[in-house]
Amino acid sequence: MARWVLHVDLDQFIAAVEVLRRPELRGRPVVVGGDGDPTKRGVVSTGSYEARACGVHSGQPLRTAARRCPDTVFLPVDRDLYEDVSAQVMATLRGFGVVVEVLGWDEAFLAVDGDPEALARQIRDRVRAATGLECTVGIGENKLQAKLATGFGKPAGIFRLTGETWFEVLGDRPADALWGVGAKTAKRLEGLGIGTVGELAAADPDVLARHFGPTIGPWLVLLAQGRDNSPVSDAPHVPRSRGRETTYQHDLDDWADVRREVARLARRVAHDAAGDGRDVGRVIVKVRYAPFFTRTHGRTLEAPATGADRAGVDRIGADRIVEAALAALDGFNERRPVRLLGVRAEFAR
DNA sequence: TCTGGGGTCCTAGGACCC
DNA sequence: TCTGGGGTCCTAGGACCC
Repeated sequence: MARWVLHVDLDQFIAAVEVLRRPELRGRPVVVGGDGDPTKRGVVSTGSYEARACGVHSGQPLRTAARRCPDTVFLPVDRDLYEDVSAQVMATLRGFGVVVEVLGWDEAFLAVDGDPEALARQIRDRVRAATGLECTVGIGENKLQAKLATGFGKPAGIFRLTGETWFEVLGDRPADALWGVGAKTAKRLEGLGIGTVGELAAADPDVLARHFGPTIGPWLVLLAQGRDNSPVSDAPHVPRSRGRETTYQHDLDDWADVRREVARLARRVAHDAAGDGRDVGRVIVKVRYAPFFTRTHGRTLEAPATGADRAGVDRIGADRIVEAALAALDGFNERRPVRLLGVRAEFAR
């Protein structure tokens, strides 16, 4: 077992990649999100630090960002480009000959020995040399500590957080500073008189189990204590599901349109699943109605289907996936305007 | 702040079986 | 007959993360 975990996190990754190919944007507020049109429905994927300085943040509606920061350059999301650059970054990290666990486009854990600060500096240098991008490195005795350390090192820094310094750094912070505690859980904890990381660390696991369930309750306490024994793993990620969803610029009022769109999404999902070489066991349809509440209904296939349009004695797999999606759609009774439709395929086995 | 799109994991409740 | 308790599976929803 390696002594240290490093968490490498690219700084403003998506915005930085866009600035790399348009150097004239350096130093300007840049927001990447949706199709790049801030008058449409969509949210900020990433804003440059200049955009953040005027109150723009990830997840914010593009409209709001445009209002907050009128001279912002808005750009559409270009997933293929980010995937390519991400692959370069991860290859650079693997070049250190250590176990690398990828955590999305712009983050990875590394299990390392030796002088972690020295290694962190080398990582920053090599990532910069290979890609022109800046990153921050968090150092910890486990993944949780390393992940939280990164937040204190941003931008382009290095920060070490250990069991020894954990409470000094985090004890008085709100519980949602933890990785895995969001606004909802923080609010519920507040109701139990638990506001800070320190208070959560001192809480009774049995009491939390009663409120949050037998797994999450006790886990929350360990989280607040900075304890985590999950290994850094480079085992290839095996996807559990594959989905497609769309928010419509104008709500769909006509259920015939809804059916047609669900069939279209299901066909895309079937195609994606076939591309992954996976069999589909269950299909789930998601409907978000205009007042922004979401419902899901699913259908389990009688036998797993491939999404491939291959001829056979049986019906073609893609048709069965589409049919399952339409059957799941029949589970929705409310016929009010629809804002978003999604179809997700869960893989068999 | 009129709130994307891609995922993962956990929980609660009902069905069903012995 | 008017009614237990436990285990397991399935489904919908919730919460979180990038």
